[in-house]
Amino acid sequence: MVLGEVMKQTGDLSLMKKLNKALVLELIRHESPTSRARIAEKTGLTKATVSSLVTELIDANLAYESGAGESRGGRKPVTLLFQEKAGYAIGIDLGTDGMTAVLTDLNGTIVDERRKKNNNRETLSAIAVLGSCIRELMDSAPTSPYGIIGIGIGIPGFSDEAGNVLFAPNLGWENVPLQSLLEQEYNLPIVIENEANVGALGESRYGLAKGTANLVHVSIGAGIGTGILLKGELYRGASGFSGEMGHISIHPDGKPCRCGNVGCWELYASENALVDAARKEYEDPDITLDGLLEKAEQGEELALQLLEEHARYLGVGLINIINSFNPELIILGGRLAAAEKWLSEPLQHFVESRSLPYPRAKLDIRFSQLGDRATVLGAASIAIANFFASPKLSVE
Amino acid sequence: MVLGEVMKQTGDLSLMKKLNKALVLELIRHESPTSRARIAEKTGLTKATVSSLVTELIDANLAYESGAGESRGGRKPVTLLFQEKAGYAIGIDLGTDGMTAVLTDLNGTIVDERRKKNNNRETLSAIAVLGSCIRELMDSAPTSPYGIIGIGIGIPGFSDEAGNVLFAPNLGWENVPLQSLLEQEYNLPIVIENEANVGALGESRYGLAKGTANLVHVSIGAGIGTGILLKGELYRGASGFSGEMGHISIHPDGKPCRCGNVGCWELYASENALVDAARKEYEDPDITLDGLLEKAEQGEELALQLLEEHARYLGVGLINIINSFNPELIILGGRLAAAEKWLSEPLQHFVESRSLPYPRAKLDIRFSQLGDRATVLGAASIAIANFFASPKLSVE
DNA sequence: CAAAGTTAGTTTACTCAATTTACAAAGTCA
DNA sequence: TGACTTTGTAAATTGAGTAAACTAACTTTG
Repeated sequence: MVLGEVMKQTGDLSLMKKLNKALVLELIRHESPTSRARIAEKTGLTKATVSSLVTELIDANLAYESGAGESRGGRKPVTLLFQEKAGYAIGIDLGTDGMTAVLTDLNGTIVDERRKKNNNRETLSAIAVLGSCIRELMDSAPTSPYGIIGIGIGIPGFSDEAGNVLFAPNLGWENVPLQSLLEQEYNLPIVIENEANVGALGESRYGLAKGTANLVHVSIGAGIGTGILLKGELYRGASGFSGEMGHISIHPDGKPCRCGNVGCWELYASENALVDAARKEYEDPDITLDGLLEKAEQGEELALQLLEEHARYLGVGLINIINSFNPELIILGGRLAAAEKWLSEPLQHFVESRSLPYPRAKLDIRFSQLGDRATVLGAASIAIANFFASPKLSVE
Repeated sequence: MVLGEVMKQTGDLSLMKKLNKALVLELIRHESPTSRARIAEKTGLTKATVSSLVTELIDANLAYESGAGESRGGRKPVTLLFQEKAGYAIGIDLGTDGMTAVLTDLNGTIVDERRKKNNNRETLSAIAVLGSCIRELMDSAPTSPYGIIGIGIGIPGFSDEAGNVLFAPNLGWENVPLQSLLEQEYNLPIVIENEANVGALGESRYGLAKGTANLVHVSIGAGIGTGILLKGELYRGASGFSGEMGHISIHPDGKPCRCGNVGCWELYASENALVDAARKEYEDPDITLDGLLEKAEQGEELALQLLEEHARYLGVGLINIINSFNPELIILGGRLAAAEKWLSEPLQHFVESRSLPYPRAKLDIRFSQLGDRATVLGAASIAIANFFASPKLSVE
């Protein structure tokens, strides 16, 4: 991107109104219940202006009045609430051997859900199942003024701005024009985004990161994916490939990685790395993560030792993230989040002993509590955010 | 930072005008020479609006008319130029054993310069010399409508939003309220910022990165500092300590670093690391970077080998940066930029062989051409940017 | 070389969204 | 009960941009 390539928005009256209306709607959405007077106070707009904007929002089915609130010493305010049932969004988590799809209202509350097993390495079959999920959820959605407002899809790979899946190694997909295929079929706004990015959004909007503007979401599964939220927005990098921090090298003479680099973090700190180590130590090629955690639960020394060792590898990479991004919050998600119990303490300890004191001061490291819901919720939230940003609403 | 903590700007007429006026001024500053008609075309504003805004800018001494331009088939346009002599900024590079200070016009063109040697580890002495630089440049500045509009200072350390130097290891400073000290003395807007950050700004505004919105500036000297520019803005992280990528660990069992971590990149890839290696190999404790480069110039095998080896260590860290940030451009600056001739090719080669193909596609790796000017120019540019962003100008 | 066509910039009337001011409605509190 | 507060609406005002017409100045063309 070159600065000045696109002319900045010029200011005119419609922009002004759009800004203020969005501001009022935001307060109704996020500081509910509220009232006209309170909105005027918080925004600095006059009561008259707020009144007129609220009227329009009510006419647009995005807000409604609900009786009288508590008096603050004078006339009781009229309670204003967000009309979260004015439309519905679909969020999908496309994995390698299955997918989860949810229908949410405009608050991101899950209304319906579908989970389907499928070998998604077969592109055509995956798209067919994707379609059936979408169709089913569309049919199950209650009737509403705006209907289905959009679909967000999280994928284990890279996509461009047009929603083409450029490269998804674990799916074996390359150059699949997923967005345009689905848009043609369903005539709805579709967004395709990397799953770790989508997870970061999910955590920041519905998880323990609620309201945090600068966070890194580390999703630990077969590999390690990272989603970066800066100033409340996804950071996508110059060409949409940011956040491959799983491929930060932590060992200049380490194992070769399929990415071309050597000593990549995910070779040491992913779920796969842990399970491989366990298989070796236990001399049992069939051991799984769950199996290992069970052994740890029973207090087996070797299992506990493996987990502690793993925390150290995780920490090495986290320190790199801390020193690079100085985030407020790091969220550890993915399947390995299930091992929080054994990883958390040694990890915190390791990070404290190794990182610079200043960047660490305001830092929090937490394990995801949304679990695999982070992805679907984040995906739906992109669709919702796009709906509210769309000119349809703002310009009338 | 928590989202929604501060109320967003509400839209009113003055905001509208501020936006449009800034837009017009930007075109006059950066697409000079231009004309009212051309600005109207580019911005989408009407000719009438542009005319009125231009009049105000001329009244404010920020633009002036200069005869007639080339006709495009009708009446000749009136040429509009930016009044870069309407005010002057001071930019300072505070090093460990000296400082450089420049006086620039509002275009960032250097008008006067001072270089002073001093042991800046002595805080009081440093501040005194800083003061004499400022005083001399203020006195040498031509009289102008706005006078000295501000001072930007690049420091080898961390500062907070209030301009307190929190920690500057190479200076040995801790908690020095530099900004308030200087503001009291000179009654001018002062900005304190990390030198690598400032260098990134300098490169992006006046160097080979002109117009690039996403870049990482790697400043290689005694240590390695990094400045990150995202979407045209400095990225400072949650608490102002972003970009300590010199302390990304590239070796989990490497040498211990004074930062508390082990195997930090700067232990292997800084100028100091190179010189140390050279001293060891040549068994000569007095060899310097310049000495080594001289040997390389004469084709000495050992020197060439040391540089090639060094390029490899540099590359390891650059790949981490590429995979984390996916920048459009990486600029290598600092003293080691003098070794471009020997580092460039092996470095490019190494990076190509080790990085993911997609993030690399749009990437450019270049050596700074501004040299040590990047810091002073970047520092001055912050003062200039703040001047144009200040409400004084916009609201009238 | 004069008439026709183009481009640059200004003037005037108009629009729209927010503000200011006034006020009615509906409470609380002593 | 009366004074004071708070909530919300209504009417007049303000200010910035738009649209359209106009003047000015230059180029092109028959």
